[in-house]
Amino acid sequence: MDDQTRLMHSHGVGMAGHPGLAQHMQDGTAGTDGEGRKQDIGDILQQIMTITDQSLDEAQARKHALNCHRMKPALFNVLCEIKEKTDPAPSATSEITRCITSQPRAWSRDGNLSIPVLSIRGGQEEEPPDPQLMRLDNMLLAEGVAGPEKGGGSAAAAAAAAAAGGVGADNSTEHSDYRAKLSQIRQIYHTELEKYEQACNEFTTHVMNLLREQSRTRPISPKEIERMVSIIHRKFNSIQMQLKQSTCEAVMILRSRFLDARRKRRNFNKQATEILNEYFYSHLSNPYPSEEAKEELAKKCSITMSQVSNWFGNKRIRYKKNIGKFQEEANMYAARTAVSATNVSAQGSQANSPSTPNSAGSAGSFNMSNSGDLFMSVQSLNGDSYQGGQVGANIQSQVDTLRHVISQTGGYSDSLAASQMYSPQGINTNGGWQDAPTPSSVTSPTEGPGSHIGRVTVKEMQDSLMQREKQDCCFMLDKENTFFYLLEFFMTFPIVFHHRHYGSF
DNA sequence: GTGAATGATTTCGT
DNA sequence: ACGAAATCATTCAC
Repeated sequence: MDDQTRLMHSHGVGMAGHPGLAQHMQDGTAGTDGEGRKQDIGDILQQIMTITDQSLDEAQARKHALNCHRMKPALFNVLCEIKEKTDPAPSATSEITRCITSQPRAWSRDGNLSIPVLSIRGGQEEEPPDPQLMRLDNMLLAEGVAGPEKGGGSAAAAAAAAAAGGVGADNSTEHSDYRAKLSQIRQIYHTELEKYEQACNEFTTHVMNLLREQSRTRPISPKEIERMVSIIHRKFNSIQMQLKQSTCEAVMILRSRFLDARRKRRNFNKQATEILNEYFYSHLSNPYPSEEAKEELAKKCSITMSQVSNWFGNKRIRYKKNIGKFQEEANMYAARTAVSATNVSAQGSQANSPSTPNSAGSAGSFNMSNSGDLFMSVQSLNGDSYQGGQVGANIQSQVDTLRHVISQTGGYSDSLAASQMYSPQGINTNGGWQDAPTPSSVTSPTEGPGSHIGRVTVKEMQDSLMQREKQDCCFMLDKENTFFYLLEFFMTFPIVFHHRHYGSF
């Protein structure tokens, strides 16, 4: 027997006619005048109908009067009976019904209902999972807004930052900013969520109280209460959904602002650019750093390997597109490389020790395997035991560098030959870089007679350099140094190198 | 405010 | 997967 049935029976509903009213009539509490009783009921109904037109105090007083009215139980029974006929017994399967029926209360004699405070969660558990809500929840969880606070936001920020590819030290401050903002969002989200839940609870309680109050004058079934509560929950859920939606949007905006690599693009620092340029121009014939070289460059420049790859990708294409624009830069780095290489030479010849190859490198020089390889190349060359490979590639780079400088100084009498060699430097007719030439290819018989390296005299070089410097060339070094370094370098390495093949200088 | 420079991304080919 | 080319989006110098 459900509540309503119990309710009805407790009031004697179910008897023929209007038993409740009849009972009152029989026990003498309803008076003896039939017309008078009808008038009483009519009065009560009229008062109920007009109660909303009255002021609050007046209505309260009127309600109290009605509740105490001698005919009120009879009227209530009539209403119960009518309700039973119009409203079928509610299902007892829902959470709320179970909640109500499990409580030790029933309709009291005077029609008062003891209504429990329904939990919001209880109501929500019955809701089918909304895919959109689940998506929002998952996202908030993933972004560290929802879920456990500790580590959530920072972990998400770190993961997002890692995905975006960081830029060393700058990232830490940006990430802390990101975390701070995310934390703010999280705080706002939780505050609002709490507010909504509290408001929902309060409103549900309020409605319950209203229903309870109303239940004194009219029968209210658990189904009605359930419906009312579910309406409230639906409304608050939609508000909660909006909150989650806006929170997700805020996180997305924050994320794009802080973690979108394009948005937060920062120029590399000068030192990093110089290191990359030095490598590029010293490997102009094959500006494709190996994985190891990329790794080392990345380390030296405090950037990621991807950034190194990006930089070389950009550099290659931009260099190729407009070689003229990069000539001065190429000259500068070529000169630098030449200088550092000369230092290697000087130190190497002073020490005369092949076991100390990598002691070279003036300030700002690229201090990777380059100089060492170069030194070793010389040793090999001097020993007539050159074996190509990496060593060859590196000395080729130095040769390329020097050639480039010389070509810019106008040191070649044959402009065609010069252009073949350096304009564009290392770029084949297909517009791509030729494969890294081995030393033998540089000095191969096919190139041999056309190569003017062997025919450039010291005098010509001197004249060219002087002339070039008079034209305010871009060499960073002073005249004497530039000249003598280049001269020494040229005489020490390439001449030996070429002498081996051509036999004369 | 504007244009060049530049780092990152996307698209496409190999 | 890597690189070329095009493009985007930002920074920087003027």
